[in-house]
Amino acid sequence: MVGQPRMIRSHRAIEITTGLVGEKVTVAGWIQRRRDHGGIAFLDIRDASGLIQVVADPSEHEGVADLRMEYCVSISGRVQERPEGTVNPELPTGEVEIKAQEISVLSPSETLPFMIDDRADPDEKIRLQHRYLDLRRPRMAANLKARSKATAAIRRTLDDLGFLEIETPTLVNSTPEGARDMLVPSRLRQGEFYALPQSPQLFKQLLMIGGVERYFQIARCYRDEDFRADRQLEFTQLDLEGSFWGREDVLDTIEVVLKAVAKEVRGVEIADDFPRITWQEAMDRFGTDKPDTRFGMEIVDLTEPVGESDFGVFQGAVSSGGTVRGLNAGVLDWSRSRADALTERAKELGAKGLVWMVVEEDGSLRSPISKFLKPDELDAVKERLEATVGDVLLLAADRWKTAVSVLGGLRNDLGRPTDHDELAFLWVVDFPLFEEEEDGRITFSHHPFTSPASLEDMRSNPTEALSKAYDAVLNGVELGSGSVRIHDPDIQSQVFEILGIDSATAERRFGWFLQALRYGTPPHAGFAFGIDRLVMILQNENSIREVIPFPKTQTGGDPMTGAPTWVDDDQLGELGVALSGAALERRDGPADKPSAS
RNA sequence: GGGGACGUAGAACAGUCUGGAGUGUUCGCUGGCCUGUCAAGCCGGAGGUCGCGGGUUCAAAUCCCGUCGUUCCCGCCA
Repeated sequence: MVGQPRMIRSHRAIEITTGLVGEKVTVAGWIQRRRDHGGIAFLDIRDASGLIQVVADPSEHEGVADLRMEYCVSISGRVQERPEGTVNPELPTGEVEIKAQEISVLSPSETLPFMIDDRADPDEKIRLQHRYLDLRRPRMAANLKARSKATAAIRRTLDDLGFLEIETPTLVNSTPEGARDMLVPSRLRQGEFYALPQSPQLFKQLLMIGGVERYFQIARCYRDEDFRADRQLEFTQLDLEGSFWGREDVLDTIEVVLKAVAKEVRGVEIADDFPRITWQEAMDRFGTDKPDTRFGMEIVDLTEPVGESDFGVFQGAVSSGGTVRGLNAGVLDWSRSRADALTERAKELGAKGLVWMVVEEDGSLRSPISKFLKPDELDAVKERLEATVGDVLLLAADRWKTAVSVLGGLRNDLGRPTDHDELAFLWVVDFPLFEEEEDGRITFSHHPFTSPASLEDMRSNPTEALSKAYDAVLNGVELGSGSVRIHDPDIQSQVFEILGIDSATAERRFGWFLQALRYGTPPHAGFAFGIDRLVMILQNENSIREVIPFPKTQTGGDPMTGAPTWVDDDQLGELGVALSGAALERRDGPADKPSAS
């Protein structure tokens, strides 16, 4: 009872059990339901622990008829067993009830905008406008609890392993690469800006140089990019780094952490090591670097059987260095409109078109391009895709990366389970070190502090070189990534150079960091994964907004507080900042419109 | 930056395609009845700027244009 205000509450709802029969207790919470039968009334009282039924005699408690849903109340009474035949097996406290003696309304409630109930499915904007009520719903209460359990498990596990939890700054330097930074203008140094961190990357490396050896942080990170169901402006990562570490040390540690979280939140023991797949294999088989391995429908190389067929598109793709890939989509309800829709989707994913084939009853392949293929070519397609009657086969011919990623996208659309009952963890390893943009520019594929797998490869053939980066994937969602870092300032400089950052620029932007690397930097490696995404999947949700207590909408707004808002010109003046152009027009309306007089 | 979907009572929807009186369903709200319910039940009642603006039409929730909002996706997301 320590810390409990006894006048208001002696027990939590879940604690009212048969052992307390005959005793006087006081519970407090919200009225979930009132069932008033005239001569007898029932109140379901909900607190954070659960529900307990209260029985009241309206003749003894005049106010009972006035009690409404979600009134916050405190009720004293004697615990009694429920009469025979009225036990509610659905309820943990279903064998008992409280016979009300005193009922006090701590705080009444207006009529609710929506029911506090998982059966109700109000529009998300309404939920966010009254998020405090939304959080009372069992689903959201469970999600908050799961998230807390997840972070508790992370802290417990890492503390046991000797990690230090260390906070790094959230007002940092802006760096132009990567995602757009969230910027914060400086008042003391007008015209200069801080950025909110996209990750604590450099600070955790500095902690390694600082001799910490094992660091972690549950860190808020910010990226000013467009929203998705699994992306918000601000999100939370487990950020972790270790000295004298290589890849295996990181993967082992992260596996231990993820298994601990899965056990804590889901109650599942994952005994096996997470499977590993190389980036190349992931792309070839699944068309993505974050494969969902809960279902098959793998992509198959058809370059050899049909690349030299009479179909010009296949020929063209192959002769210019591309490939033909296929996917057995299984039995689909096939129609012209379905074919058109899939083709549209393929185009959206970057394809120029999509070839479809349907296996007819007689085993023949019906397709707009059948006539261009020889019987043995058609047979080879059927065989390689293990096609049986009714199956729809989808073929894409293009540059390798386009072909596989188009089919990978379609594979996800067509085959992906909608729930997360199964947990398919996966390591993706051996990522390319760099990516070549369409314009030939080279950018990093992880971040510029990632160690190359081989210095010789990096120097001789940068676009083919591999890195020591790795990703953790769960059910086709990228949980996070990490790498062995560069701890040699010379190699770091070489990487900058390959990225087209000349030494003067590198010195200006990262000189302080390069300098730090020159004082006996230990080899180190680390990882970061998104806690929002992890909890989302463990809670079988399909949006991280469901596991973030106060998320923003897709346009970056908070329907409850109205954020973001305009600020006074005075405030802007202190910062040396002024609105211009479109921003002014949004605030004040069109400027050059003659006023109607 | 681009594409799709959605917006009707406090909430969730149907009605929109094929224009004809704000029509309807469930929950909530409200008045009454009711002593064992647990999504209580029964009888009655209130509640609407069909997101907003414009257009077409004798007539618009419905068709057209614009706009705002929400959402999913492409781009983007080291």
